[in-house]
Amino acid sequence: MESEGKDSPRPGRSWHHGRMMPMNSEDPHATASPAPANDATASTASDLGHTEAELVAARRDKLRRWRDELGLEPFGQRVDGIVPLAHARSQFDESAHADFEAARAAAAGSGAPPEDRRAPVRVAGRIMQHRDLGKLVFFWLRDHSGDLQVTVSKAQVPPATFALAKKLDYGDIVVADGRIGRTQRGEVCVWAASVEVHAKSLAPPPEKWHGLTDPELRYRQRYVDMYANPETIRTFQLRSGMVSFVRRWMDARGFLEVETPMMQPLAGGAAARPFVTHHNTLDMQLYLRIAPELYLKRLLVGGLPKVYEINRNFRNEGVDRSHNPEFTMMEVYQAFGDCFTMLELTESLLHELAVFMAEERARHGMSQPPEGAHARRGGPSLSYGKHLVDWSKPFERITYGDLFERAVGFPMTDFAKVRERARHLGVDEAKMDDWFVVNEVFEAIAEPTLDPARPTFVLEYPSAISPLTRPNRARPEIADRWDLFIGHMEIGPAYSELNDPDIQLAKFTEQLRGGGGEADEDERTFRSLDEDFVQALRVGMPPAGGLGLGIDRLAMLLTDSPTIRDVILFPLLRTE
RNA sequence: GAUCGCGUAGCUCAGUUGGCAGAGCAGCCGCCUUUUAAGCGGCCGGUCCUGGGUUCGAGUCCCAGCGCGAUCACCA
Repeated sequence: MESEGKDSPRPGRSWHHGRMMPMNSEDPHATASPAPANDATASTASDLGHTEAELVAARRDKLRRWRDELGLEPFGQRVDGIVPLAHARSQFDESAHADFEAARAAAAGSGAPPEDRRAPVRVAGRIMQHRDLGKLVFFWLRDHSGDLQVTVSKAQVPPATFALAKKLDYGDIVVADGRIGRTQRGEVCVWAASVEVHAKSLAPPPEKWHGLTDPELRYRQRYVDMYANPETIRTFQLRSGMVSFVRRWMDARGFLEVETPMMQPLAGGAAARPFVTHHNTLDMQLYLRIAPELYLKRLLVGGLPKVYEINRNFRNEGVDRSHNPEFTMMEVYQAFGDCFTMLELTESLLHELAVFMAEERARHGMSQPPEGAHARRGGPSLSYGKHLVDWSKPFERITYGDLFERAVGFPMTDFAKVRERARHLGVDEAKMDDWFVVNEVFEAIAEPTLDPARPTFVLEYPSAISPLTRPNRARPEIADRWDLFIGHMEIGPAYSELNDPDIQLAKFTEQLRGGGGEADEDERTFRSLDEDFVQALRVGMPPAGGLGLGIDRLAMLLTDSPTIRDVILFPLLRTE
C-alpha cells in the first residue's frame, strides 16, 4: 500500500466567502458570531451555558481563521514517523546541544547554516500549556508517555506557522517537527521547524493546574480525565499490564483460556440477582451471566483438564467503592485438584504478579515504599492507600473458627453467646439458623480484624453456611473452601468442587426451596435448576479445584486506586 | 433501598448574622526572544442543581425532588 506520508494543508474553503476577516478584528462581536449554518456539529447557545457558548465560539472562530486566512485544515490525516514524547526527550544530547549553540554563535552573520547534530524528531500530542512571549512561543504537549515542551521562534519558522503557534489552544492536537535541544532555562524541548494542528479542540478545557477533579465528570468524560490527569492513563496501562501478566502466567502453566456465554438462559454459578434481556428472533428470555462457573465445569466434563476465563460478569446489585454492576473475574478450574491446589496457585500467582507490578509501578514513576520495607520477608511491598501491603509468601492462613474466637472472644459453637452478641449488633436473629447468626457476627466483628496489609486465606468455612460447597470428607462440618482477603476486600474464593450429580441435584433443589433462609424471595424468583448441568455431572466430571479472583479489586490493590471506578474505564452512572 | 454530606462562571473554589454574585485559571484585546501554575494593563463571563415555602429581602433558612460522594444493606 502506498504511503501518503504527512498530509498537506488544504486551501481555504469556498463556503467561507464573504466571511473573511483580518486576524485582528476590531469587531467585538466577531468572536460571538454563530457558527456557519451548514456546520452540522455546531452547538447552539441554548444547549450550552451562555458563557460556555462564547468559549466554544472563540475556538470555532480560530478554526475558521486558520482555514480562511492561513489556508490550513485543522482536522488532519495520517501522519507517519511520530515518536512518543518520552522517546523524543530521551534523544536529547547535551554535547550536540552545546556544539550547536557554539556553531550558531560562530556562524552569526556569515549566512552559513550552523552544523546541527541535534536529533530530529516528529512528535504529536495535546496542548497542555501555552505561552506567548511575543516573538517566542512555548507550548507543552502531552501524550500517553508524558509531557514535552515545544519552542517556536519567530525567526526560525514561516510566518503562517508562527501565527498558528501563537493562537493554539489548550486541548488542540498538534504535530511538530524539529530538533531536540533545550532552552536557556534548561528545559528539554523540540525546537520547532514545523507546527501543524491535526485536531482542533472545540470544547472548553478543564482547569489548568487542578485538572478535572469532580468524580462524576471524570467518569462521564473519561476522555477528558485521561488527558487532564496523567495518573488515569497510568492506572489503565498498569491494569492492562496486570491482566496480560495473569494470562501469560496461566498459559505458561498449561491452562487454556476459554470464552463461555455471557447471555445465558439460566443464570447460575453464584447467588446474585441477574440482569434480564431478551432475544427477539428466538423470543427467548436470557440473563446476563452472574458467573461462568457452570459452563467451565462442563468443559472439565468434556475433557479439558485446566481452563480459565477472564471476563465480565453482571450482577444486578448496588454500587459502591468495591462494586460495579459489571465486573471482571477470573475463574479457574483444574481437574483432579482441590481448593488447596488453588491456594498454592493463587499464592504463587499473586506473589509473582506483585513482583511484576512493583517493577511496572516503578517504570511508570509511581512512588515506591521506603527501602527495606518488609525486607525481612523478601517479598514486594506495594502501597495501597495508607497501607503497605506485604505480598511476600507465604500469605497468612487462619481458620474461620480461629478467626472468630480470636476476634469475638468465645468459640463460634457457643450459639447462645453468639445470638446474644448478634442481638447487640442489631441482627434480627430469632428466625435465623445458628450458623447464619454465627456468620453475621463473623462478618461484623471478625472480618474487619484481618490485617489489610497482609493477604490472608480464611480456611474451613462451616458447611452450614456454604450450602453448595462440597463438605470435607474427614470433617463434614467444614466446607472445602477458602476466601482470600486483602486490604479489607474479599479478593476471591476457591472450592473443592462437587462432582457427585446426586448430591449436586439435592443441593440445588434445597437452594431452590430457599433452604438455609439466606435468600430473599426476590432473589429466589430468578433461581432455577440447571438440569443440563446436572446431566453433565452424570456424564462424569473429574474432581476439581475451582477458583474465582476479582480482577477489578486486584487492579485496585496493585494500582493503588481507592475505588473500583478508578480501575474501570467507564463505570456505570445514571444517565443524565 | 437507608442515613449523612455536597451541588455557586467552561474548570478549581470562596461567599461572614439573611442585605448589590466574588477570586484564580481558561477566554478576548494589547505588550514582551527563554517561559516552568510566567508576568503586566484592559475586557468578557452567572438558571447560585430544580420546584415550592418563610421573609421587606434567600446562594445563605425550611420542605420536596434530582444528581454526585461517603457509610450501611445487597454482593464479589
